[in-house]
Amino acid sequence: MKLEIEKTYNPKSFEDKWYGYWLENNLFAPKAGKKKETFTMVIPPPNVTSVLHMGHGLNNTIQDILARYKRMQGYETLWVPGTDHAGIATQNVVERELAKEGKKRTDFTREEFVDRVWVTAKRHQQSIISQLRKMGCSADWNYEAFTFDEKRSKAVKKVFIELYDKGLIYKSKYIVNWCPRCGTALADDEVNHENRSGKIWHIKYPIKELPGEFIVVATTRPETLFGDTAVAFNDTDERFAKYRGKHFILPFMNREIPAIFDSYVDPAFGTGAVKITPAHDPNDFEMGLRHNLEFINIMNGDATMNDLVPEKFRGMDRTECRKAVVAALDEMGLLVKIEDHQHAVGQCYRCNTIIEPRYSDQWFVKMKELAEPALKAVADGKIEFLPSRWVKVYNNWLNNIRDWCISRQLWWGHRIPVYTCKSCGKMVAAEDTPEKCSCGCTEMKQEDDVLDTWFSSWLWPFSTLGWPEKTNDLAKFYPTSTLVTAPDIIFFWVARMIMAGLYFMNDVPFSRVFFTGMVMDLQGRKMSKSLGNGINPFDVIDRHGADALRYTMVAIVSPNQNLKLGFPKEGDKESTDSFEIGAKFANKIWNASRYILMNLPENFVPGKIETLKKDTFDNWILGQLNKTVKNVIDALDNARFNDAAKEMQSFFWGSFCDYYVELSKTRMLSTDENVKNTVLSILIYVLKEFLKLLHPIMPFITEELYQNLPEHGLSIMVEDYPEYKENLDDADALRKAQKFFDILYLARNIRGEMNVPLEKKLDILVKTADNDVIELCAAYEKELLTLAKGASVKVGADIVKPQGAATGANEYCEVFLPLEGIIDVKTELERLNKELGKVNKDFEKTSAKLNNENFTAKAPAEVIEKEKEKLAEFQSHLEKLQRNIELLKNMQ
RNA sequence: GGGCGGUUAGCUCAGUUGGGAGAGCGUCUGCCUUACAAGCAGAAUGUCGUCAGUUCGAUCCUGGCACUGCCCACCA
Repeated sequence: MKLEIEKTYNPKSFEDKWYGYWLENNLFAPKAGKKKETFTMVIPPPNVTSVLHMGHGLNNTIQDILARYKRMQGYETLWVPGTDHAGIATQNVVERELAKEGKKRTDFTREEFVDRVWVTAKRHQQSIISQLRKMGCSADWNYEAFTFDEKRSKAVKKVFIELYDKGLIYKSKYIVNWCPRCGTALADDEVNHENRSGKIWHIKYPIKELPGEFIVVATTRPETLFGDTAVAFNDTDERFAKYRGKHFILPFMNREIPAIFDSYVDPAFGTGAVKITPAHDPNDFEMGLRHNLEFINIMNGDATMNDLVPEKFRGMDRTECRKAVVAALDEMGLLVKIEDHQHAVGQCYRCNTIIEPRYSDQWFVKMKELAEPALKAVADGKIEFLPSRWVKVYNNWLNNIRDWCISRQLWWGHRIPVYTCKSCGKMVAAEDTPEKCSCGCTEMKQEDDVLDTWFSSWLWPFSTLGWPEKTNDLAKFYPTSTLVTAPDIIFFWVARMIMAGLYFMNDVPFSRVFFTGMVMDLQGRKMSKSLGNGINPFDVIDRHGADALRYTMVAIVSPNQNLKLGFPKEGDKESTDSFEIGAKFANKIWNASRYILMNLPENFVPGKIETLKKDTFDNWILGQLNKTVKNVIDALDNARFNDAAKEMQSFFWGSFCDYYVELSKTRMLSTDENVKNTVLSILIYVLKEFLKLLHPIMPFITEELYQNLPEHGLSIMVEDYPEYKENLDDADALRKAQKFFDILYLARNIRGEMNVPLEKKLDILVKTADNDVIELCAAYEKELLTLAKGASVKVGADIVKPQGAATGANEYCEVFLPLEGIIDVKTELERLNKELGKVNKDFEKTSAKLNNENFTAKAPAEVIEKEKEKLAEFQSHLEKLQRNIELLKNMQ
């Protein structure tokens, strides 16, 4: 055969080529296969805020592995790709871009700004898509979707209108998490709480009814006092009972505010007296509702002080104002003391700005009704979580669910489809602007706010398949099969998709969720821009290829563990390159394949495996391959990707290359054409089966090599995935091959430990009564000589150890290598004694166990039997070592 | 404050019905044995966090403790 493959593994020379080939042949499109079932996944749509990071690398690799695996197994497979418009995040990116040009959002009209965001979004969308392709993702691009494209917008409107009309969406004044930098409300779970050290200020408020007396309140936020409308005490706190019905004079404002009594107040905390600011604190808000207090908003949207505060504080930022208020209080003699204090501060998950609770008009979805079926679906096993421990997290959230704030004061996103009549104020939800209101008025104004980005993502599993149209795709591919995602969006996305699926489709959106670990740096820190510890997957592809990237991540990943990765920056030679694992494996596969292809005669036609006259090693390698197939399938079916990767590597490298290929070198020199033909046929067969097995993990190199094999088809992608066949297991061959490798090991061990140079060929004497060994040494003399660098082989029960020979022994044989002149009796004795010590330890442990009456009386018979066998093996091994030690001692 | 993980070789981690401690990387020794030096052969290395319990027997099961990471949570 003409050798078409390059001498060195160079992924750049073929990866893009094969991706193009797959596209040209439309191999990613769903096709009916032999299984008659579908396998569907929807991609967790990456945000169009930037390029992909390592987390996407992992997540999409796993999805692609599943897609390719299921496709080869004959499932009609669809993987839907797409991207997310990511409301706040994308708007922020564009605002930062504008800031560099010295501009801000409000310099533009809403339409102009949105157009500008579209440009950025498209640009990122394009690069995300090309990156997914670079990684080898076999998603069907005909299905590509965007959470803000026309079809998805239609779905969003339809869902909003339905929920609105059923009363599940409502508008209300509420205290929400407000990001002053982004200028919008956030949902509860978009706020990160972080412990910070702060202060508690103790402040005196004069008591109106008791001139000259004060109440001391403790607060972490003195700047909010302008909005205070009460001072609260615990209703059982006798210290303050005397203030019932009394009033306090709010400093600066000279406003009279009442004393209220509420069980919420902890008498042991602070001074036991709490200033209540219902418009600037969620707890105070609740108390405000309970006690009918006034809600006074003292800040603007950007957290500067508004006109409701005294003039000297107006326009100040809240932190600046805090200092000014404290200083003024101090001057007025109202500041009692300042204490240090640790407390959790809410921050915007997008820009880390400290959240300002804000009393405002917002839209909400009632969640209780949606949550119950979602809890049930998981409890009933209609959806399986892997690892299952995430079920608890999911349940806990749904059991304590609060209404979902879905309005955002942004420009980029789905605008809320609610229209208000200018004359009668009636509101309607509609797909398009209604021509006129029921009152006859023709002026209808749409809401300014847009929807939370997750309000479009939660529909993803069915909106991508064409809903609300009744499409064939929907009928065929919904519900989808597996969702692969990171656990940090279990609430944002996973739980909500389950709720939406059950509500709008009457069925779960997927039957299995696989939660991957998070990608960390080698020190176990999250990869982040600010730490600069991120790894760009495309730098890895550039250096090692996509296959190496994919293999490495999968080999390292573990269902219960985050994965730690390191990759040196340009010019850095010290740091660990985790991806060498994959690069080395790819290189090994490349070279082994090259060796096999190099040895193929022109137009070689491999014989059929079933009809070949196979020897022990042929049957052994076929058995090992078969076992590997079984284990890999089992691992992939249970999302144990690391096991699958390791299984394949240990087979290919440890069994196939280290033994079968090495043995083949001798056998291929055989003068018997049948032997040579058989070896080549089996090499080709095993390689091809292995490439198919590996293809889901390393799609490019497997295709490249496959295309160079004799009798290859259109693509390895459309080959059948290997299947386990019980009749290929061959216990006899396994036992014999293992014995041959044992002898080989004993001989190599001596040479290695004695540092015998390669060119020095030694006689190999094998003393044994074992028939397998005797037979093997005769049949594979040449192989043994080649692999153990021997000059001759003698085998039998009556072999006598020559003077000055080194010894190796196991439970059924002794190997002697004559090393006259090289061997030193003392070192040889030390070596054997060390070995003896090890075996003796095992022997004594086992023997003690068998001498323990409790053990023999209570342990199962088969365990006792196994221990007895072990004991016999140890004993036999021991005796051989002892005998040889005696012989050596006599020489001294 | 609640919940969930982790603790095994220098490093990163496997170890699923409790019965002779593993891999990869790194280290040491010897080899450019013509597929592969991104390689080959050989070697060294572990009170399996700690204390107790269950058991004939615990890295594995139960409980306590220590350290560590993450998630949730309105204590001013």
